[in-house]
Amino acid sequence: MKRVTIYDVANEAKVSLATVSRVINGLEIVREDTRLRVEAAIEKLGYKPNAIAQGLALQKTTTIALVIPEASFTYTGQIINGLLDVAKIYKYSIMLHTTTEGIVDIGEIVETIIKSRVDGVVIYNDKLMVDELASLTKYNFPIVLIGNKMSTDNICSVYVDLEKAVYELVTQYIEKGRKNIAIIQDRKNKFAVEQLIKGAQRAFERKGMVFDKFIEIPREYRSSYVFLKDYFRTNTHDLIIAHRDSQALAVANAASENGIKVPQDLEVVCVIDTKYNAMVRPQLSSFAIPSYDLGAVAMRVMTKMLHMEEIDDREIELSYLFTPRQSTK
Amino acid sequence: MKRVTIYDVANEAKVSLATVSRVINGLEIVREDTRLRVEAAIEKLGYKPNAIAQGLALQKTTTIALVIPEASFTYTGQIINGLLDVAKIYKYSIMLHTTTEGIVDIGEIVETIIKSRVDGVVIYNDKLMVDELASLTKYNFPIVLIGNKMSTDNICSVYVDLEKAVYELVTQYIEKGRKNIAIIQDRKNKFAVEQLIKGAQRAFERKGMVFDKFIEIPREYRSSYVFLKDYFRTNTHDLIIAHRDSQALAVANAASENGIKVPQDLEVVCVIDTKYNAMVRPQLSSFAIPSYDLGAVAMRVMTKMLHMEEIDDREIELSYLFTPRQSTK
DNA sequence: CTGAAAGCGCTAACAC
DNA sequence: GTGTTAGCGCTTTCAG
Repeated sequence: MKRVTIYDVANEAKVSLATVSRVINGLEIVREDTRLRVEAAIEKLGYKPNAIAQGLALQKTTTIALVIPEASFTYTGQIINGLLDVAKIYKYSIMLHTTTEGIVDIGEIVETIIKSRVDGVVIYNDKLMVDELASLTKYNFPIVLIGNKMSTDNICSVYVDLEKAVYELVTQYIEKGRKNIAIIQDRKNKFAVEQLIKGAQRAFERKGMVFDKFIEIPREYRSSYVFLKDYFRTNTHDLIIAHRDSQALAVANAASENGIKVPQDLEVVCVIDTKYNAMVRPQLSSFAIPSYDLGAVAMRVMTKMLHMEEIDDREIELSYLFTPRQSTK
Repeated sequence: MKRVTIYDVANEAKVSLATVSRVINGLEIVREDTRLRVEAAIEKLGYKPNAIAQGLALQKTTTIALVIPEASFTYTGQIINGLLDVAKIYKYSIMLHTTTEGIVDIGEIVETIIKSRVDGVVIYNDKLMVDELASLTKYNFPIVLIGNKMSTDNICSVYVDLEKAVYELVTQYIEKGRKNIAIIQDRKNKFAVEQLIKGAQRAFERKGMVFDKFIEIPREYRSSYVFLKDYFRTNTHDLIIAHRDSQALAVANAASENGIKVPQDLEVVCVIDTKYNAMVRPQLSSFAIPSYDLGAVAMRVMTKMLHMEEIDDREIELSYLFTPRQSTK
């Protein structure tokens, strides 16, 4: 099919292109019969407004960029779903960018985003990308951060206070006398795990103790599970906290294969869980982070920034709900 | 920061905008010293070419649309990763669209895609969207289909022959005398499951039998697991084939909680598996569909269509590798 | 209520 | 080599 432009429609309907523009934008100042004529022409020619040209003329693209770590979509998936659902409501399109481990190319992503002239960018990334944020800010992009708490003139954020979550949990366990608590390090979510650790440290400190049990999976192990199976031959704990359900599961599996009973001897808790948690044995107790809502709220805030609506809270905290399952007593 | 255009750069560098255009596009016909001057100006002003304007002028966006079912990203995730990795190599950006259950809005997605003037569209959807494909074709979009086998002038596809996979598996089991075989229906992947069924039917037919064991999870059950737990009180099979690992897992869990031992009494196989399969007990035997490759190859084919390269195979079959694990003998 | 014309930022002939 | 100019398809004053 030949490209059909607003001119063709104007010709067909015997009006000027200005009028066509008016009807496709639903401006009320068009007489009924000419509107009908234009609509007929549009229909007949199969005309679809060129969003690129509109973008140029209007200086906006009704598109936002979403940046996420490539890794596993298992837990970013819900975030994306939430974001897309809200984006759909407000008619925004999404350009998807993923950051790879090799930190090098993140500059390229920012470059691409700037050139693409999207209306805003939503970033869900473990570490705060300070330099990149600065670039984006320099070019006036409204930004919404997921998972990191911070805000400026054109940056808002949506997050869950993981530190508090762990603080409360650990405090409980300490008070029950179950003080042998460890946290699994996660190279892929360094920042998030740091928050977990801070929470634990604060809880221990308040009781006049020091928290220092980090289980780090050495790089040379091809999976946490393999390492942990060794680990539990000579170690055990009262409680282990992991970031992702997959890691917590590796803990539970490795422990029980070493005769350590979960949850009797060892309790396990994770922060983020996926639908697999429902099918897995033992089902893992978790904080049930509201991933979908993180995405949905982030996009909602973005639309507010874009439409210059009043934003009363630029740092939105979403709450978790500790959900005990089979991996805790 | 004020918007800086190619004019500003031209001014700053004391050249015409044509020259600036030449240097940002790396055309060799620019003298060294003027190129340097232009580059300095670009650097000084922080100029970034406006991709929208380029898109208008060049009639191409270096962007492709990706359509996937919203559902769980657990298994589409790998496809996306594969696609993005290749897209990155060829400098294409991705606009992400998800189809929701409510079939109504898929027309809207197509509409949006047409307006967005992307260079091509990759579709991974269970059912073949015939009408939508027709629309897209009418507007001359090159299309690559993932999971569905078909091709036309501007449609290519990348898929795995699930029917053959099941045919071969079922044939083996029949020959071992284990003929009580069932397939789990999956409302979310109707088309894929249809192929599985066809494979089983063909296998049974060849042996002069009829395949007719479909386990359908009634809509009123909130999860397969809940239904299956009932189901296995009064039923059992030699082999059950499920599409996703999550369903296969529900089968294994429900069965063993009814005293049916997996794999001794009941064997379970799934088609698609995710990383969770490595952590789950029993680990599920599967066909190990190469999801990442499906995405990567799809995008590669797309670039070929876009660059008018010769395409020797417009329907690319990727192979699976049956991988026995703990859920089969 | 409708049309004419300028402009959004860039590319690509075509001159010089 | 480099500049001039005419689009790419649409929106938006400003006249009429």
